[in-house]
Amino acid sequence: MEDSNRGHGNSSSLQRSAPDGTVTGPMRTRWTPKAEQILILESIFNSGMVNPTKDETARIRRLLERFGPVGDANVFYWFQNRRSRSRRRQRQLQASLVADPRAAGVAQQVGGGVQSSSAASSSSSSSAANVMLMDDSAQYLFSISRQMGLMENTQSPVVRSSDVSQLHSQPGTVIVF
Amino acid sequence: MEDSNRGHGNSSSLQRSAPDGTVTGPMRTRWTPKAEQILILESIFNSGMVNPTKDETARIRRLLERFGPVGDANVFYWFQNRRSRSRRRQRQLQASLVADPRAAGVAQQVGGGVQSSSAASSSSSSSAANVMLMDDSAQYLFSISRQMGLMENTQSPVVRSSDVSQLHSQPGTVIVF
DNA sequence: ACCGTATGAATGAATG
DNA sequence: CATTCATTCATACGGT
Repeated sequence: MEDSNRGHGNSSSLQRSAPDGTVTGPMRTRWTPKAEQILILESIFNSGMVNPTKDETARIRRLLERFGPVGDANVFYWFQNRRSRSRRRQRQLQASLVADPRAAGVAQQVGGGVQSSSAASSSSSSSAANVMLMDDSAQYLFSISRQMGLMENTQSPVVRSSDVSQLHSQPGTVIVF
Repeated sequence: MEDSNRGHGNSSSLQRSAPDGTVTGPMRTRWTPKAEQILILESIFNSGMVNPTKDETARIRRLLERFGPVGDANVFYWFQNRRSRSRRRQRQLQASLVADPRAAGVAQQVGGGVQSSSAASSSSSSSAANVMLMDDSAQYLFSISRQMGLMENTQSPVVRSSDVSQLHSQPGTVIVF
């Protein structure tokens, strides 16, 4: 049971009266991730898992479901878009740096992660990170939110689950239970 | 020089104090295109190039830069929004016509171009028009502004660059130097 | 001063 | 993965 999969429409009380008054019907809602959900997604992404496999996606979805209806598709799309846009932003940033070398050192937020080159997890699979998807309480949000300084970037060496042997480099590396 | 890329905020003095007082961060100002920039964009759009490729976008940006700071992103967004809204307005118009057949004949301005169906330039590329992006003086603004009777629509047969062989149909066809 | 509209920006959802 | 479309959020601006 459970509709689990598939893109979820935030079905809650949604009604829509078109600006002119004509009833446009229930209309389709698109998933609007809750703040907590975004935090989680963002944290996972920054932790290095930029391209979750199918079942990882499912796990993530289950996690997110605690905070509101969500489908695998939503999670899938989210990562896809995140990757895409992250890459694009990075390109832009690079371009602007080349065009205008001054203004460097301000390694601020602009793009998220997605370490460009490094063979890391690039192509297909993903879980390059030592993430250990939990499936429990909601307290971790604290550690999560801490770990990404107010959304986007900033790596805090939290780590757990002992040492991951080959530390893979950049990404935040995080995680929990 | 100039940082060229990236969405430009019209800088000037901007500060932000959230309504409740908590500082929500500096927040970025949004690009407010100068009249001349709009003229150019509009003219290009009406000329049929409704969906510039990446490098076309860059060229356009460089053009616009003459009149004020602008980034590729701004140009990109501009065309996207323009296309989208043009299409939407057209749809609405159609709908209202269906709903209320009387009131026709007023084939006035409402949307810009983007001829819906026709295979024209639809799908991928774009430069369906015989536009020949220049990269020079600012006088052309005259011909441009003439060519679109007071913004939006109205095609004036200005053309240049001899004949483009296969005239492609609708759009204003314009252009300059 | 407020409010409504136009529109720049962001992002979820596809499609190739 | 790249592009594109649709929808929505945020705000600059004009009218009253």
